Amino acid sequence: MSSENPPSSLWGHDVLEAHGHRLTASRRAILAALSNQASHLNPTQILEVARRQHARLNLASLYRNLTLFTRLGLVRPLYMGESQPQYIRNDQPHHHAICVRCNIILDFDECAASGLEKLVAGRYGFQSSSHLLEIYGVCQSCQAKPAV
Amino acid sequence: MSSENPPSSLWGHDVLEAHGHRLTASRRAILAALSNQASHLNPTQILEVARRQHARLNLASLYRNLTLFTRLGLVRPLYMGESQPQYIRNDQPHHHAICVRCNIILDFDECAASGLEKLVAGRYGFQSSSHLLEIYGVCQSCQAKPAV
DNA sequence: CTAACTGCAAATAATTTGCAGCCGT
DNA sequence: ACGGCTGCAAATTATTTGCAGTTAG
Repeated sequence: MSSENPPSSLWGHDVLEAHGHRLTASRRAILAALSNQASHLNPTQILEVARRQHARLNLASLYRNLTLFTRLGLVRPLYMGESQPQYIRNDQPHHHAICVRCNIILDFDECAASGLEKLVAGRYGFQSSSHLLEIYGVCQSCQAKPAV
Repeated sequence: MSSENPPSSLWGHDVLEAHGHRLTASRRAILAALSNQASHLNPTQILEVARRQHARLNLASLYRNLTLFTRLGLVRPLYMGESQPQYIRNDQPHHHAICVRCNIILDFDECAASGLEKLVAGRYGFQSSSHLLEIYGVCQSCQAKPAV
């Protein structure tokens, strides 16, 4: 038939709808800015990116929505030693190796924590939804530089 | 012999000395406040605790020293969704399960990441010094409460 | 002695809040 | 329509900086 609805596959829209939240231009723009799996952006950077799509976006609304999205489990703040947290998608576990000198972040996919999720479930009755693993150290190129 | 020096075993003092930093009353008090393995304190709370030992301690000095201690690898900031980061000792890997509803933190010792540390070393030449594993979910008592 | 540190006060940065109007549903 | 959301401006909270006096080594 001709009335087929194209699946609105934009990330997060379904979750907002399912919880009765409105799909506003601000929210679309923020979600779009965060939708890239690889992006690690702080609020100021998110504002900048999202404004390319919705120029009137305001920092106050951004903060309100980051809080909402975090509560809904769409995103998660990461503290990487900078002044502001960086927000990332909360789709799947994240595994980083972070260089303590230059702050470069290496992502990798291997996961070692699913066993531990079962362990805390069994021992503490803790119902885990995702996890974050950060390995701290010095990256290859910083090892070559003289120490600070 | 009578001239034996008692080992000044206070946590962090040796590291400061080794790097040529002075052992001031402020630094002693801050280190003491953070020395407990289990403590998760934000700057405001650290100030409060450290002032019990050194009443004149100032927030500005606290921030300056938290930055120093982080650079020296003594402590590490943790972002747990509260407004300020919490500082913890950076002695050994940390493994938490964090309840996204009540923010309670369960610590546990089992470590699953040492294999991954070897992996990033081999693949990226990354020299890791420690790691952080956070499991997010809902703790047992919050599961019993009605959802927000 | 003498730089490294400190406390204080003032500046800047980050986040939150109050409110009147706008816009998704 | 009407109530959730918004942008703006102002308030609050967090962090940094300048500077003159203090103190560890």
